[in-house]
Formats: sequence, structure tokens, C-alpha cells
Amino acid sequence: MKQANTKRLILSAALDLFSQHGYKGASIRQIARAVGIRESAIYNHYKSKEELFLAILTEFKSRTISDKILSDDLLDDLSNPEKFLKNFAERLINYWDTPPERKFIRLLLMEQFTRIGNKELSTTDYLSELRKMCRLIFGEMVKTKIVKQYNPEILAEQFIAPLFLIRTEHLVAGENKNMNAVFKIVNMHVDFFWSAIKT
Amino acid sequence: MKQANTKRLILSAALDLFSQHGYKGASIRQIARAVGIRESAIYNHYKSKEELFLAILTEFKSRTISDKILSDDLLDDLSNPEKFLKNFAERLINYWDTPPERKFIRLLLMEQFTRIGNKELSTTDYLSELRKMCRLIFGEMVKTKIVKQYNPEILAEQFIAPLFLIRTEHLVAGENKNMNAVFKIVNMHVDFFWSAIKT
DNA sequence: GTCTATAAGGAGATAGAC
DNA sequence: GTCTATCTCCTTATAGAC
Repeated sequence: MKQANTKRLILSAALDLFSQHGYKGASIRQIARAVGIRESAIYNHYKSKEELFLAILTEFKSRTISDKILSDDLLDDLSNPEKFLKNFAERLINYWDTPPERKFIRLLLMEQFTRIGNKELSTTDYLSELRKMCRLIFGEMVKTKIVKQYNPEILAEQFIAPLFLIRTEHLVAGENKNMNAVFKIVNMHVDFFWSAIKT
Repeated sequence: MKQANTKRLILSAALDLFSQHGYKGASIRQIARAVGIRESAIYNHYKSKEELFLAILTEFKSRTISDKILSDDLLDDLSNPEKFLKNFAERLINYWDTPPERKFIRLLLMEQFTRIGNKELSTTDYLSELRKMCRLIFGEMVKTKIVKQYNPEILAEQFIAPLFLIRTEHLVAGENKNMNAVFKIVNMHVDFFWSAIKT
């Protein structure tokens, strides 16, 4: 009981500190202090700092995004594609704005080039599930001719890229999250996108 | 003479190592070794590791992008907007692919959230000059009615975001730079973009 | 300007008592 | 499972000879 809980607390504190200071910048000592135990106690749960880091990645990789932003009620809206796209973008932005996701994206951006994250982290990986979802959705729209005959792959890129850039630009740690500004840009993006592809 | 040269060598080695391992991950010792001197000799040129890091940022901030990708012969093409956009995108991608720029973008992505880069680095800053250029260009295109009456700000975003995402996704250090794949995607992007905005 | 020598502290990790 | 104590190594940085 107590073990399992401490293990979670360590993982959570580690995600927090790694995402703030980077892998090298956050020490076992800091993590232990955040949890309220001594450094040596951490080694009872993870055999090294590296293993702790990789445990974080494993947890995030096991997660799936589709069920969180593609519920049934949203898909019912496919008859009204413009409204669907707005809701879809809004849900995506909200999902990316949850604290764990914010932290993970920071970690991804920071460690994707370093020795430790090099093999395990990439933006392409991070976006792959979303890209797949979008290809399916836009593929359907193309087939039913409610949008112009574009390659669904392109449509997916054009839809996602501006959203992801907006997200990463508003990711600074201590920021006053003025999500209103974000949603305003997102709306303008979707408006443009829809007007560009609709038949 | 010798001093000035060593100082440059240190700066260059530091950029190299910081962009590979991050600020915390690269040590003064490594940098000194790369230059071929002892650690203590570095302090003759920069009074601390932090000052060395900030010197790199200062150098990159003093640089300007427009003259490198907006030459006169390119602007002559404005009468053929599609060709212009293709050339413009290609030059931008080539500029972002120069070794110093690749290193700086990696540094930016890695350190923008940490204590040391927090104040000095942001994607928004990095893109601001380019955004300004694009707003001017698209503003002109809107005014002369060769493209639809969109807000130039939106057009700039839609043009830049997919390009920047492509760039960051192909930024891994040791990668075989298969720029052909990159240019293929870039071309598809510009094609879509132009077909979306042309009158 | 660069070197050797060294200080002072923080890092990751282990041993063994409780 | 957590603690204290400790090891070993690496870090940034300084002092002073050449």
C-alpha cells in the first residue's frame, strides 16, 4: 500500500521537476525532497535516475488520446463539419492544456535531442495518433464530398500544425495561462481552414 | 589576435555542446576539451558558464534573417506569387537547415523552459521577424487582390506553422538529413496553401 | 593566456541500522 | 521502506606560477 503510493509520488514529483529543469537539471535530491523522503529511499523504488526517467516515458506512451477528445456526441456532429472542427480543436487544446500533458510536452521538447531522450522521444511519435485520427476524419469528409478533393494527409497536417505551434508557444512554465488568447487564435485558424477546404 | 580567436572557438564549441546536451548537460570541461585548452583558461574569456551561455544568445539575437532569404531577385517574382511562395519556402527551409541555425533551434527548444533560458528564449521571439515579413508580403497580396481577402496575420500563421513543425521534426542531431523528404512535404504544403488563398 | 593545483560543493549511488 | 552515513566522481570556479 504505502509502497505503491510512494512510488507514484516519486514518479509525479520527477515528472514535475524534470519538466521544469530538464533531466540533467533536476536531481534525485530535489525529487526526494519534493516527495518528503531521503534520496536513498528512492532507490528502493527505482534502481537509477535513468530508470525513473524511463518509467515516466513508459507511462505516457501507454496512454491513448482518441477516447479523450473523440466522444460519441462529437462524432454525431459530423453532419455539421464546421461545428465539428471547432469542437474538435477546442477539445484538443483543452487536452493539451491538462497539467500532465503540459509537463510531458515540455519534457519532450527538452529531452528529444539529448542522450537520454533521443531514442524514446520525438514530436513525430507524439503526434502520430492524432495525425492518424485526422487522416481518417478528413478522409471521410473528402469521400462524402463535403470538402474539396485534397489529400487527407495534407489536410491533417494543415489542421494540426498551427494548433501545435500555438500550444508550444504558450507552454512557458510560470505563465498566467490566458487561454482566451489561445482560443481566439484557434478559432481564427479553424475559420480559415474550413473556408479553405469546404466545397 | 590569439585571444580573439580562442574566444570564438570557445563560443562555437559551447554552442555545439549546449545544443547537443543542453546547458546543464554540457560541462565547462567538455567545452575546454573540444577547444583544446584547460577549463581554467575559459575563465579568461568568460567569467562564468552562465555568461558564456548568454554570449551565445546575444550573438544570435543580433542576427537578422530578412536579407538572407529575401533578396531582390526573389521579390521580382512577386508577379508570379505561386513561384514566389515556393522559392520563399525553399529558402526559409534552407536557412533553417544551416548548421548554426539547427543548433540554435535545438538550444531554443531545450532551454526555453529552464531557469537560464526562460527569460531569454522563446519560440515567439524566434519567429517574430519572419512573421512580420510574412504579414507584409501577404498584406501586399491581399491589397493587390491576387489572393482572397484574408487577414494577413492569419495567412502568415498558416504559411509558417507547418514549415516550422516540419523543421523541428527533422532536427534530431545525428540524423541522415534526407532533405528530399522535407522538400516534398514543403511543396505539398505550399501547393495547398496557394490553392486555398488564390483568387 | 594558459597552465597546475586545489577548493568547495553537488551529483548519483550503496551499506547497513532500524 | 526509510533512515544515517559514506563513497566516489564530477561540477564550477579561483589562486598563483610561467
